[in-house]
Amino acid sequence: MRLAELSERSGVSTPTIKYYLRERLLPPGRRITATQSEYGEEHLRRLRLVRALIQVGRIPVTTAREVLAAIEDDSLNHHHRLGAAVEALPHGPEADETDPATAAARRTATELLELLGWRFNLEVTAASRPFGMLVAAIAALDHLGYACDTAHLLPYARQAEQLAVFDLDLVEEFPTPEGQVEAAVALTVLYEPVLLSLRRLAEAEESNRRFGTDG
Amino acid sequence: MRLAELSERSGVSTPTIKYYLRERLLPPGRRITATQSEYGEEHLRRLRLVRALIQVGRIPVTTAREVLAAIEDDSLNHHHRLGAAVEALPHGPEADETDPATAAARRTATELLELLGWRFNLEVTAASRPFGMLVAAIAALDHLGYACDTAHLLPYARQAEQLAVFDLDLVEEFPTPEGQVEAAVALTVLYEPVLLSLRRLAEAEESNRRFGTDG
DNA sequence: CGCATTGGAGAGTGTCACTATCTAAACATG
DNA sequence: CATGTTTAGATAGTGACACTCTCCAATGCG
Repeated sequence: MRLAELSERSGVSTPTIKYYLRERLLPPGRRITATQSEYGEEHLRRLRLVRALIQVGRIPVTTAREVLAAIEDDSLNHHHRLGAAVEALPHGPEADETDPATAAARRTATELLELLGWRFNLEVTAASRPFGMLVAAIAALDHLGYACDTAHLLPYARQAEQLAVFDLDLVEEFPTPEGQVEAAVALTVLYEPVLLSLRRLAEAEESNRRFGTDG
Repeated sequence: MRLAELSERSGVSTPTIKYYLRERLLPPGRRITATQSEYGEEHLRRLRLVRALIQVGRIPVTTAREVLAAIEDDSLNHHHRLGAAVEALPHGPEADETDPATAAARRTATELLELLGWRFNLEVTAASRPFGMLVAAIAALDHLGYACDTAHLLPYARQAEQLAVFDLDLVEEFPTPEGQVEAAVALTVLYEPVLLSLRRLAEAEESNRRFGTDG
């Protein structure tokens, strides 16, 4: 298929596809002549993944390129490819290391991991970007005067453990390693809005249950 | 306190505070003279909330203004103020209504709400922005070929129910209605990065448990 | 033959969260 | 009272980002 058909079947405009090609989010097609290339189903699939990551997952273009590169990195195994891809995802602003609240938050987060027994590699985890994201969020809550200690966090973390089991069960349904890694990234990113919207809906439901009938 | 002190105690630069004043994210101070105003502790508190919403919660400035207005809207009660504030939060791109996948996603989401028994007001819920966010995310997963039916979603939704109970328990610890509404918004927004980072950490842990030792 | 499409590249657009610069008034210090 | 700093208020500029536009020459297609 050529550019116009790729555009039509994906719903992405041709200038945008050209932009993605330029940014190397999409591999170049097979060159037919000096002015034409042939694209296959794998281009369509990749394009849809790129779109979903950028539009639904809100991932910056340069970051998406790194995530996709990690998915395809043949020098890494299964588990490490997924780790590299997740590490490349956006994680919000870095924690302010000069702030004492950050140091306290880091202690709280470390204590939480110990309580959970997530210690497959505590040094690696504590240097990871999701851990930094957690530290920054705890510090922000602390700044606002909302207590956020391990007692508050533990139930959330237990829920997260359950979610991870669901996620990995889904991933293991895919037969090939490539399919599993791609699925892991796609499901990590695309289930985030699912989870957040369900939480907001559940909060509305619970709020109505508790406060709803009083006016 | 005056501008310089507000800046120092909040860690926000004076030009940025002026910008927030201009954008009405922060109420004006009490005018002392033609060129000076006095700010109180409530300004400091509000400023920290604004910062947390924008920097940690990644909420656009104009959206933050609407959220804050909803918190303070005296014409609404407790529950509806929270609803209005959550409704004002960003929810990602709208679902493409011309896409048949969107219609299918909407059916799936509606069926899910029925299964859950979240039917305090199904028409209202189905028109809400979190519901639209859920529909868009399901449609995106469908586009990528990842099955996302009620069987897959139900465990996530059950987890979300649990989370909402924790959240509302936390909210009810605050004594005043104003404090509760502000806490509900702050906790809704600021626990999102907590939840997402914990999920990513839990996935890394679970991935290691399943695939980690094979190389 | 003539019109549309393509690959490629550079420049332009719109949004967003600041950030810089200015002015006149007023405070702070010696 | 002189001098330097701070302030409110307003306008304009910045840098990042995700496109989007425009152009060109070569090619495909009817």
